[in-house]
Amino acid sequence: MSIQARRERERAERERLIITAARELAESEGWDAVTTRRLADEIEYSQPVLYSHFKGKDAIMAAVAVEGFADIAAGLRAARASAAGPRQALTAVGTAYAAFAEERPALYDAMFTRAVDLPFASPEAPPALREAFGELREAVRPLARDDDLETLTETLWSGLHGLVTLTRSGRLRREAQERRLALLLDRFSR
Amino acid sequence: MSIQARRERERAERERLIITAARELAESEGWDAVTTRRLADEIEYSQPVLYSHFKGKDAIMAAVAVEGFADIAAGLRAARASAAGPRQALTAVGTAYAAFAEERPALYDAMFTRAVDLPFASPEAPPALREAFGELREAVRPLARDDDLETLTETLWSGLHGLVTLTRSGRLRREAQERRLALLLDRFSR
DNA sequence: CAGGAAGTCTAGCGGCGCTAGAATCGACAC
DNA sequence: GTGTCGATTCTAGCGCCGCTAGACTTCCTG
Repeated sequence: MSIQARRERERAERERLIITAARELAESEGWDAVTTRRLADEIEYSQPVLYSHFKGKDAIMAAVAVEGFADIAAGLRAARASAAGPRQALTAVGTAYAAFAEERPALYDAMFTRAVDLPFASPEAPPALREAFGELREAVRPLARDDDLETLTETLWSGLHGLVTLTRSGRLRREAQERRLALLLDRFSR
Repeated sequence: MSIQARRERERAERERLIITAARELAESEGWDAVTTRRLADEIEYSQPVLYSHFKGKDAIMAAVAVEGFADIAAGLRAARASAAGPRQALTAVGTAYAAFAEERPALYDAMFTRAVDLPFASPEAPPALREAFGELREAVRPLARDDDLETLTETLWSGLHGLVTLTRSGRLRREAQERRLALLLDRFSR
């Protein structure tokens, strides 16, 4: 049984190696540079090995995205925890969200604009994703008044997502991003 | 001089043919189906002809996007014109925006999530795009109060864009889209 | 130490965006 | 009418992509 255990352990390590290599390559050169050949080279195995771990390139991106959900959840939790009051919490969480998107654009893309074969608005969604959304929801809760909390949170999320994607693709004036963020959060704080 | 005129006319017609074929193919089968080979087949010319009109596939998508700007601008203008008061105008314009994205997803993608080699937030942006944004701005103007109009409009746009993209990629509960839209517009109407 | 399953690799398929150079077309001079 | 020559269009192919069949190697097991 021990031999099989070692094999499974090594296999799991290699799977992490693949995910890490994909994430690093995407973050340093963009997702277009993440090809199966390049990735195989990076992990020092041949291409077909990738397919023994993942169904295809999309599944690798999805795995990277799941890692990202944990990262952003941690960031949002820290931001909310360090805030003094409800309005400060919303500001902190919104700012942290925008900062995450700004600092880790490739990861953000995998999570929110590319990989689509992941369940989202459902109980089967990755726990880390549910937790990240939960942080947003808890930040919104004290300011929700009589609006439906879930819907209001989704709407705020949309606003944040729109801000970061349109800005990063050069469709909005970058220099006004802070003011837009402040404006958006203000509209959800009353 | 007349022969050359005819040639230029025919050339312009063929260029329109390419753009139309690309748009129709994208709308019916998605942008992944729009390959240069398929497009060449569709217009009954060989592949290199495409490159005598456009620098590459991205430029074709950009041309399709520019057509889309005119479409959405017309839609937003009609919506705003038919509204009774300022708040109704904002609702009408926001609803028209979401409807456009819903009904013409491929076109919307080309305009707002894919082709990036177009100038946006600048005087060199395509006139139709500036007009579309202008419609949003005029709908926002009466409700702007002391906020900077341009920035507020960009923020509303972000909200709309986030709503439609997250919903269409399955990241938000589709059945709550109307309520989210109402909520967003409400937050910009006070 | 032989047999065989598990694991990995080599090689290749069909398709992509794009382009060099051959072939064809068509307006003009004679 | 016909030959010339520039403009136009096509054929063919490059290097890359995601993905996979089947050969080969490795290593546990009896």
